[in-house]
Amino acid sequence: MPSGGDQFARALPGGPLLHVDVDAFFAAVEQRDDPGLRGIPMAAGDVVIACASYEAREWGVQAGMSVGEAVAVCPRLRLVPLRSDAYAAASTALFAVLGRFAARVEPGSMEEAFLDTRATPWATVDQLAASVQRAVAHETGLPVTVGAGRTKLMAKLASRSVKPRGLRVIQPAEERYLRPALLIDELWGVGDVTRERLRQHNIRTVADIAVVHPDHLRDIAGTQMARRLAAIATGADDATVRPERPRRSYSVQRAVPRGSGVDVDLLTGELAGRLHDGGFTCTVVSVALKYANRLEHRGRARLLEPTADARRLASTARSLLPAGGVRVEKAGITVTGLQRADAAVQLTLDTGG
DNA sequence: TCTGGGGTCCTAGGACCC
DNA sequence: TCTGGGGTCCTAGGACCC
Repeated sequence: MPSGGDQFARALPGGPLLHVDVDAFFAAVEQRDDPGLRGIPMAAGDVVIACASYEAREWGVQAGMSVGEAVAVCPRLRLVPLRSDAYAAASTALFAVLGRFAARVEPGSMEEAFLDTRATPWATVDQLAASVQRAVAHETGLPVTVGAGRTKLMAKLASRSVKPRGLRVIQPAEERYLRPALLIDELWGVGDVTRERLRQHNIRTVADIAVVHPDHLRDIAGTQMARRLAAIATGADDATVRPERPRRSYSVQRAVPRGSGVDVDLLTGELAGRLHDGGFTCTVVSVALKYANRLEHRGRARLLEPTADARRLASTARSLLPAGGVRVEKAGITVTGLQRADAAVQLTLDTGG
């Protein structure tokens, strides 16, 4: 039975959206699996910090920092190597729990999701959010923050504001005064480039967007972005939870050690493994090189037939590499045009009667 | 000061067709 | 033969996200 403070029951028959986000995901998995890592500043990463525990964040350790930099600001930092398989397993466990609380779950990444709770019996949104939080903690051992709101933006704003281990519901009444006051910087989906373009036209808040002519907004930010911004300004932004979309690509990217060349076999071997594990073949191979002088080289080739064969990928990738010269700092290979591996036989010509 | 790696979607322009 | 209009597909690169 809805309490007096919960307006969703009357305001929105469909119920609110939930945004569920694991706190410091990689670090949380490591701390869960090794009690010795709990309560101390630690981080998962190799050359750079991929994810820092909240204890380490208090010292100023952030994702993306080089390990040297991180140790400089936090000498007691414990560093552990990345364990991709463990994170993938934790992600699977997380989504198994979330699936029980929602008719539809839209993954944002391996550690976060939007939940459509329409068909979920609940008393109040707070109680539902708390149930999700408890279930994830009990069944996966991972700390999550849950935000709820009328749209994805509101749910995400809610969770972002109370991390870690937080729970916040933005009720429709609160949204009405909160929304126009939002700064452009706070908008999910608006990055540096768009923010700067808007700033040059003195647009700094959602309320500022609302008074700009649509044509002008389109000139500033482009068609799709303008549409999205206008929707945010009127409160008509995305409130639809879409189930998982099919994968479009796999990619690998590696720094190339000084004095060595691009290890094409290593990169394509990894891609072939992932294609195989995912049950995919691909039809397009792309190569991207970053040189020490900041220039880039890109190449792309379409395969005659879908493949997941490491040698075929390697020879294609090699044909896209330019002849030597400037030192390569980073090399990446991406495969796209994914098809289900078992669908390949369908390409056989139907010559029958 | 853009550290590193893995993704998605959008856009602009060219090729090609009617 | 030239001009105009419209549509689709593909590619390269940009913007954004975690």
